[in-house]
Amino acid sequence: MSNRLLAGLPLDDITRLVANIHNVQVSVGTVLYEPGEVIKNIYFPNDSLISLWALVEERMTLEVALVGCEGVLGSSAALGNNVSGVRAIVQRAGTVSCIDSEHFCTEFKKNFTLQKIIYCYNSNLLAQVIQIAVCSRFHLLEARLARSLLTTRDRLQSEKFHLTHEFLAHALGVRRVGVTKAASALQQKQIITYSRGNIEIVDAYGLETVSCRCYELTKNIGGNTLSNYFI
Amino acid sequence: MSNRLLAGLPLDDITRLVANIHNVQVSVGTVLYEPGEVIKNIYFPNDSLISLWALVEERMTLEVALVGCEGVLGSSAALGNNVSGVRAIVQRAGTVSCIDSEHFCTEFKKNFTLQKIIYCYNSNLLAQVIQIAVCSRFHLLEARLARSLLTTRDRLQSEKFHLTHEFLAHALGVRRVGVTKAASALQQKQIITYSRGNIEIVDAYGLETVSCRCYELTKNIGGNTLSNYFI
DNA sequence: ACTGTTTCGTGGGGCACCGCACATACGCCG
DNA sequence: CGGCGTATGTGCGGTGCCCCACGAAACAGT
Repeated sequence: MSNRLLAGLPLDDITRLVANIHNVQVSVGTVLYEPGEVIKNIYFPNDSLISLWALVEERMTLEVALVGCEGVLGSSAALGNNVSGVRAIVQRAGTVSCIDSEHFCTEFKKNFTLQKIIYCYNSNLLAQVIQIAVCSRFHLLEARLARSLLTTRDRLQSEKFHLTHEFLAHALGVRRVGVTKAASALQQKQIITYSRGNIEIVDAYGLETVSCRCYELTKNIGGNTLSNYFI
Repeated sequence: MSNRLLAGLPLDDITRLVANIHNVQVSVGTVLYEPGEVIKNIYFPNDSLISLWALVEERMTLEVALVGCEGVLGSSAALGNNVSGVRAIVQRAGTVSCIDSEHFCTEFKKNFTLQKIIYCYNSNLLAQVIQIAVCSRFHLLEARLARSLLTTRDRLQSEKFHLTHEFLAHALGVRRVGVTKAASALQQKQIITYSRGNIEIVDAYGLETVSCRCYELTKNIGGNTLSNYFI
């Protein structure tokens, strides 16, 4: 169990929680929540990566946040609302620590540290969504793609990962051909290489250059420091 | 004092808070927070309306949320982060109930009801931002303008209000001429009339028709029910 | 080896919005 | 009443992404 939110709890809290937590293996494309669905389980990603997609007109999608070991899914169930508003889909296979919402709520109500951690993360999440909102509104696809790849790299701590153009298109809210075009341009510039979903970042510095500033502004979200996007 | 979050508190909490609250008159265009600025005061809008703008590349702006009597500004100061990430600018003149952040934090730490209320509202806020993110990404300007006008109407409970094309352009993240064109189209269809910033909604039903579905999905945010956009 | 599936590439036409520049209209105030 | 500032309208070329459609290439299973 390597989720950092859980790791931030005092030892006796963890041991009490662990009794109700079980690790689950999830694979790419697995859907953990669907919009409108009742949240039965709370998930703390470990080495996996979960993408949150807002769905529009049953056709278009847009990634509004990316949740890794720094975060949690479904915590709002403890705040009184237990219906998801987004699709939570696995971007990177791995394990998630899973606890059913009732046990989580019980613990949440009496555990001040847990509350604090969850609320801090929610502020973090808000920052992510705001940045993605402006990014998808103003920035060009190539820059946004670069940003997306850099973010994924940071979360996974690896220059190589699996992501198809199709998946990226859904995350970025564009057509698949758009991603192909942008990715092709990046490959031309010898910044990345890819083949059948296997992406490798060759020139990370070059990627930062073509990326929009949104990357810099949010790159600490996956890290230990919190963002400065609070309201 | 007609802020609904404050009104939701038990009477003795209110009386204790009121000692440190003072009402402030704010006028259109007044900036309450600027990005990067330390939050010294927490604001509870009464009859005023505050627009939150994300700023991009010191040139472009996008409204990420609209806060009225159902909400609060600066509550994250109580969560450990006291730096604003957005510009909070007055869209509709009126009064805000203002409390300095230290007093607010002190009360917040020991007041469970207040915590609950604030956290619920923050989830609400997240829902707003997500909806605005997808809306500004996918929907046409005319539909987004219609949505914006409807939202403003709902918050103000009035078919007439003051909003210049320039202000709307900043909120919608487009050029002023774009707003002029879209507004002109709506006027042509006899849905609205406007002159020098004085907008009147003539045909509310028609406005809903040309608006995107985002309006329906979030119209309850300003009302008493909470949105279903929770994560 | 054949076939189906997944993944990636290319081309043509269209349009919403962009940036820039300038023109018009209304209302306040001296 | 005339000047001036704010608010609104118009025109033009550019472009990033749209939709639609088809082609190519790599891999998996029988």
